[in-house]
Amino acid sequence: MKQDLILANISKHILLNEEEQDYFLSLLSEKGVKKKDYILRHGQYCRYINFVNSGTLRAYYLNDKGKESTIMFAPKDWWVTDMYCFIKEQPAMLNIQAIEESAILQLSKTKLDLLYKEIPKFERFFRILMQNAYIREQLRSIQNLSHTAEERYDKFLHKYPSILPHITQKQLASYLGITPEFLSVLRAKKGLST
Amino acid sequence: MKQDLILANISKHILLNEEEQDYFLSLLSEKGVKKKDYILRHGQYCRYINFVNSGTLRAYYLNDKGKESTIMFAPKDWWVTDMYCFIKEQPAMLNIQAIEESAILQLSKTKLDLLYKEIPKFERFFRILMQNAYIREQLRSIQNLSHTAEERYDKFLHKYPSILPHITQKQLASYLGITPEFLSVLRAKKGLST
DNA sequence: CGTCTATTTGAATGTACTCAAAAGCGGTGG
DNA sequence: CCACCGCTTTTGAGTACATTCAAATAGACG
Repeated sequence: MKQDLILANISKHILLNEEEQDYFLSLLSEKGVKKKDYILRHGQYCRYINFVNSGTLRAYYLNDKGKESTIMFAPKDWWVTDMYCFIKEQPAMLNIQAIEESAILQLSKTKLDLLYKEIPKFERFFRILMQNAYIREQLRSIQNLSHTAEERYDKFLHKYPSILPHITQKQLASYLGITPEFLSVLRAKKGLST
Repeated sequence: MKQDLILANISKHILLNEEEQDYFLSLLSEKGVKKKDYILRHGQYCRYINFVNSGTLRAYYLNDKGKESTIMFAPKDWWVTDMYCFIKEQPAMLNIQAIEESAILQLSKTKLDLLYKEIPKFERFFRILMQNAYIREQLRSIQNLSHTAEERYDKFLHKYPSILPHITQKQLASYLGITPEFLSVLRAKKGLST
């Protein structure tokens, strides 16, 4: 079933009876996204938090000089949104784009607020989700502050091997905070030593 | 009263009746921390989440080469812990040190779990806390990835002016991810142009 | 007052960037 | 099915931003 993945995702942290499951599912809307299509663009209002049912998306920031910085890759079974703008109901900072043919389940802010009210257990679920997201980002800050580009590259390969086949080197470089040219040099260096 | 600050902090997001307030307060333990004392050291178990009642603390990571990276400054009215290790019940990655005479209120993991059970509204409170922490860290990642040291310095001055009087330049440099020597150069440069 | 640490300054160095050009690769249309 | 186009990746030369190391000065604290 199309909703199996998201129900399994939720059941990692809270238990829902059948009625609660049905109610939750009734709040979601399904959306297919073609490769290169955007589900959010800088400046738009960010109305949804998105669960990735299949495919992979990428969230990135574009600074005033036109430089892209990848904030996160969102493969199958991940949640993705521009959290700041979703919560504060501000125009989006980020762009979120499918980097492969994908399918997502969308939950609007309005319906999420309703969900919190009707099934308070979801406060717990999203508390844990936010907590994990916070921890991830903090670990990333530590990486960025205390390691060189080469070390960050090595750690990425080790930590997220399954994402590699889905992304280009340019995208990876923008996640690591280096230029594609320099990533290419790093890769060449690795190749020689093995 | 000593608990006014934390109750006000909580009431920003959830409402508690008097009984709930008392129960919550009964779970906390108070602790005075002298300047330079640690409330957590790398490798110890991190049993508490800490609310800063007065003073300022600093959480930092020490890498294998002995380089310090400041993860966060925690002034009055902030919450601070090594979230990863607190949640996963692992030895701590971070060191947390008072950079001035401080006082904190500590809530242990065990008692927090009890609190969630007894007053589920706290799931909401910590959901919002985690959400804000996540957003802050994500904004920081964006800063680090897409701006130069000089720009990061400027933004810090603008965003956290009230913390400046409490910290040394060495500590600020380690937050920005640059050496103290280079921060000194940046400051000299600013001084000339104004 | 003396000691210890923080900050400043400068020279030499290194890491990563910019710009440019060539090579590789993937998708699309004829 | 192949040829072409556009984008990604590689390579290299020159450059810029930030570091390391060292030494002098300034500040904080007992």
